[in-house]
This record gives sequence, structure tokens and C-alpha cells, in this order.
Amino acid sequence: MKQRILVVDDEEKIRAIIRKYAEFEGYEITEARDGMEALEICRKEDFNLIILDVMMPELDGFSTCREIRKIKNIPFIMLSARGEEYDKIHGFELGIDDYVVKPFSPRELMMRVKVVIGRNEPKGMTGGHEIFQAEGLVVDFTGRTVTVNGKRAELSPKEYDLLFYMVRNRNIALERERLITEVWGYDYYGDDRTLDTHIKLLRSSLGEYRRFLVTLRGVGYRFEA
Amino acid sequence: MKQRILVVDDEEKIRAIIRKYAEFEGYEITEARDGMEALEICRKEDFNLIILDVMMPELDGFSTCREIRKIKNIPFIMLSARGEEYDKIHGFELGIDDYVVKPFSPRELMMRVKVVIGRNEPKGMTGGHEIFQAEGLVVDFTGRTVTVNGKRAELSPKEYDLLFYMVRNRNIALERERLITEVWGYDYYGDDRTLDTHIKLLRSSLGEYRRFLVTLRGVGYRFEA
DNA sequence: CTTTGCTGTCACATAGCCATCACAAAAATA
DNA sequence: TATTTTTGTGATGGCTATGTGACAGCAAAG
Repeated sequence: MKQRILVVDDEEKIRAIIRKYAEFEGYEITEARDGMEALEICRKEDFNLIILDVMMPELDGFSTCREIRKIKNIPFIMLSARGEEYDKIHGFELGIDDYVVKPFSPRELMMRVKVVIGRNEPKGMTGGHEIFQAEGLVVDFTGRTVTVNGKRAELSPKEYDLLFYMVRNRNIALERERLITEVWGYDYYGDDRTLDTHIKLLRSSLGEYRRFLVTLRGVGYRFEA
Repeated sequence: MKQRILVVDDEEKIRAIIRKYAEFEGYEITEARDGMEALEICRKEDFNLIILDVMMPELDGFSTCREIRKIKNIPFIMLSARGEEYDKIHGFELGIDDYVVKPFSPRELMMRVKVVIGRNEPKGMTGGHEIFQAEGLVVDFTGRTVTVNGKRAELSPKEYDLLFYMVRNRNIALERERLITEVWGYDYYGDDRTLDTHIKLLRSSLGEYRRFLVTLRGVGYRFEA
């Protein structure tokens, strides 16, 4: 599901720039020309974030923020002209989430958007977790969890060890011997089929992403994503 | 209780400025000269926020952030030199909470500090009490109480310690060894079954929320909510 | 001094994992 | 195609890590 952003600014040009960059990042954009219009839209629709210019006709940014806050709990990023430090404080004390000084670099704005939206993500504890992601497969090394298309996959200890090792060494041809010694231990002297068996189990745990586990005949395996 | 901030920068002057302003605002400051030192300190102490310079000898800011994030869940503000936009991105994707460009205005830094620390208030603090809540489970660190579906659960001291540690480090795979040393003490040489036994007691105290205490076979446990 | 409750230890129960095997399937080779 | 080599897979018994009840030492409270 796409994240929705409401952009409120009286300058058509600014809105267009933000829209362009934000849509490129995969957000869905709605525009409003002033505070009143923003308020009207917010009564009817929900957003994940509102980007709000401070200087606007009709209803200025702070008042708009205050009014919208009364009916919805949505994060705000304020756009303010340079040198309005008092305004910044004012904004922060109103409980806004961030501000960007005009003229701003669109890339910087997008970064702040990501941070603010990511912060309010309930499960988005991405911070601090060593995570690998490819399409719908998420491997969280820190939390020792694997998610397939948003659904938790319960792996066995050996499956975790094997997967973690292969993901950490992805896109590399991993010889059978190497996998055995690295995952099982140097002293392991076991059956030929043990590795295959665990690859099989891992594949079944990965569901559609079993295709990431490529067999290299005569050599070993490669995790490819 | 005072909010604690760790300031990591190789420039003594910078640290002094931040200390001056932050202490004026009522924060308790600890200083570290480089990433390695910060890491050492973080192993032993807890902070509400870490202010981290990007450019440092020994261990740069990003690596330091990554390393600390592996063991503690603490908000970060990064200090970066002007024009390091790539670095900013890198930092944000690491899940840092904000960044400030050098040379910075101390007042602006303080505002961001307030925002980042304050942000964790509505999420984790209520009326000066540090509180965690998930569904019908309420853990009040400050009041040292646990409530299950509105009903007070009486825990023993060890149960509190264990639960608090696990909740503070939730969604992280906690090795048995780590739990033992962190909750019992670094010098504890006890029975293998001691941890299991207390997990058992804790689970029974948590009632239906025992499901938050996930067993990681061969590794340890994870508090997941 | 007694009582109460917490804690660590132990013994045993249990559940889940994993190496192994036999055979099927697929790919390489002749 | 026939043969050989390599990999995939289902089934299973043994084994190891974890769960649990019981208990005794101990410390704090009364």
C-alpha cells in the first residue's frame, strides 16, 4: 500500500517539484493551495504525512497545523523561509516533526520525508537492525527473523544459520565444502546429503523466493538477489 | 531523573560547546573522543540520546552508529560537515533520527535534541513515567509495575529485571549468555536451567501475553510486541 | 524467632530438530 | 538412448535444548 502525502503550498512550482520527487520515490501525492483547502481535504481523507508551507494566504502554516491536529494525528514537515528561527521554535513547540528551510534541495526533503514516515511506522523498527531486503523477502539479522511478503516465516536454527551465511555472502559461488565448514563447523564430517536436505528445508521456508537459492551443479550454491 | 546524552566528537572544543548548552538545558552529558570509546561506554551505560560526529579517527560515525545499534536501541543525531549529502543519505538509511550540519548553531542543535528526545516521550513516556505498552500489557519502568489487561501483576524482583531488560531490547534476538550477564551480572556462573526457570515464571506472570516471549532455539529469547 | 516469599538447583518430561538413509529426479556424459 | 553422476525429497529415530514441578537455602519482614 502506497504512503500518502499531502503537499500544501501556494506556489504551483514548489508543489510540482515535490510531487515529481515524491512520486519517483513511490509516494502518492495530493496537493492543496492553501490552509483552508488542506483542512477541507483532511476532513475527508487520511495521509501519512503533510508537507506544509509556513507562509500562505488565507490560513498560515502554523494555524493550519493546529487546526488539522485537532481532528487528525498526522506528522508534519514545515517549509519555512530562511532566517525564521523564531518560526522554527514555534513550529517545534506545536509538535511538528521536522522543518526544511527554503530554498531546499529536493533530495534533502525526501530524506526527511523518509525519516518522518519511517519513524511513525509501527513495526518500522528498521533503525539499528541489520537488515537485508530483496523484493518481498526481508531478513533481519539483529532480530533473527525472516519475513516473506509481509508474513513471518518460522525457521529452524540451522535454517537461520545457513540463510544468514548465504545472504551475508550473496552473489558469491559457495562451495559445498565451504558451506559445511562455515555453517556446521570445521570438524563436521557427515553425510553428503545433509547440506542438500537443509537447502531443501530452507527453500520451502522461503516460498516463492526459493528462486534466490541457485544450485551450482558440481560446485555448491549461490544466494542470488 | 535527568536525561542523559553521550557526545562523541574528536574535537574537544565542539564537545565543550555542546556540553555547555546541553547542561544549561538540564541534560547530563558524557563525552567520548572517538567511536571506539563511545562503543565501550555504551556497553556499560545507557543514554537517552547520542550525538555523533561523522568524521572521526578509529571508527567513523556511521560504523559507530551501526555497532551501537546492534546492542542498544538509542536515538542518534549526527554531526556532518557541509556538502556531505551522500553521507546524510547513508546516515538516514541507517535509521538515525536527525542530523545537523557543521558549523551548527548551538540553539538549533538543542532544538533538535529536544525534538528527538521529546519524540520518544509521547511514544514511551507518560506523565514522567517511562512506559511501554502493547495490547493489554503495560510495563511501567518508572513505577516498576506491570499491568495485564488492566489488572496489576505482582512480579518478583528478578522477574522485573528480566522483563525490563527484554522489553528495552525488544525485537532483538537476545542470546542466553547476554541475558545472563546483563540481568544476573557479568560474574554469574550458574546453572543452565536458571534462565529457563525465570522465563517460565515470567511467562506465567504475563498470562496471555506470554506469547510475546519467543524462544529462539539454540540462541536465546526475544521479546516481540 | 517465625513466617513468608524469592532464588537457584536438580531431575525428569517433552518437543522439535537434524543427520541419515533410500530412492527419485535431473543433469552430464558416453 | 543408455549410463553415470549429482542433486532433490520424504520419512524417521535418536538426540539435544527447553519446559516444568519440586525443593531447600536464604533473606527480609514481622
